[in-house]
Amino acid sequence: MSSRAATERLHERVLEWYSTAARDLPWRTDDATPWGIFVSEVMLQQTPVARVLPVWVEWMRRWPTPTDLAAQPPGEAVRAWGRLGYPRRALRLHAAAVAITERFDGAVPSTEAELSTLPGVGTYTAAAVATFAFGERTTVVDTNVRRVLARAVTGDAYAAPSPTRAELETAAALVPLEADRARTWSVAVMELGALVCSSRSPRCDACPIRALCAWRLAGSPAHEGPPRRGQAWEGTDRQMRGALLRVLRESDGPVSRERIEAVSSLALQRERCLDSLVADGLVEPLARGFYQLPGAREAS
DNA sequence: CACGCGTGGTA
DNA sequence: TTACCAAGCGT
Repeated sequence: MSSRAATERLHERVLEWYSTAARDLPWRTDDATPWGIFVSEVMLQQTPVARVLPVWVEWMRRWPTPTDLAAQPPGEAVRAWGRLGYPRRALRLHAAAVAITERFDGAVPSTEAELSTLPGVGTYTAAAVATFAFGERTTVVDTNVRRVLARAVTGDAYAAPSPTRAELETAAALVPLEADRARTWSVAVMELGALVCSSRSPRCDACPIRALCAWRLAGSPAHEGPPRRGQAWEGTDRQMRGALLRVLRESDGPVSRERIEAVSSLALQRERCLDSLVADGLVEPLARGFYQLPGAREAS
C-alpha cells in the first residue's frame, strides 16, 4: 500500500546501500559471461556463496562455454560438483549445456521464456539469468527477496512457506520501471537479505530501510503460527545417497560392489539408494558389479 | 502442492 | 551441542 513516493524512497535507500555494501563476486563483474552467470545461479540454488566460489572458478577454467561442458560426459560434471550438495543439479547443468549447444547454437538464451525450457531452470533462475545476464526487466523472487518484503512491506517476521499470489504481486509492483535500475534493484534486495536482513538474526541497526520497515515499526513481533519444521537428516536416504556418491566421486576408476557395501551395513536402504542413484542418472552400473559416475572413461 | 533431494557452517 | 539455514527444482 505504499505510495509512489514511498516506493521511490525505498528504491533510493536500497540502491544507495548496495553501491557501497555489495560483495565483489566474480559472476557480478562486467566481464562475467551469460554462461558464467547461468552456472553461478544454478550452483547458488540452496548453497551458500562461500562454498560456491572455488567450484565456480574451477568450472569456468575448465568449461568457459556451454559447448565445452557439453563435450564432456555427465559424470565429469558430477565429479567437479564436489560437495556443493544436491548433485542432480550438476547433471541438469550438463543437460542444459547440451541443450544450449544443440538448440541455441551454443549461446545461452536471453529471454525468461527460453531459459525456462532448460533443465534445472525454474521460475527463479530464469528470471535471475534474464535480468542479471541480459538486462531483461522482470521480477526476481528468491528466498531473500521474500523475507525482505515480508518484513519491510507486510510486517511479518518470515515469509509464508511457499510464495503466495499477493507476495508475487507485491514484488512485481516494486520493480523499478527502467530496466537497468530494475536489474540493480533485484540484486540489491537479494544482497540486503543475505547480508543484513538475514533469517536468524537480522542486523536491523545496519539496515538502510529500518525507518521504513513495517516489521520494525510494529516492534519486530515474533513469527505467528506453527514453527516451520526443518528437514530430517540422520538415517535418511539423502544421507545414504550422499555417502554412496561420495565414494564414486572420490574414486578415479570404477568402484567394486565390495566398496559399495562397505559404505553401510543397512543393505535394504543401501540398495534402494544405489538403485535411485542409477535411476537418476548419477551412477552408471557396469559389468561384474562395478559402478562409476555416468559416462566416465575407463582409467588406464 | 507437499515432498524429496546434500552439505557444512553457525547461533 | 543441535537445530536451523543457504540465490530452488521437479514430480
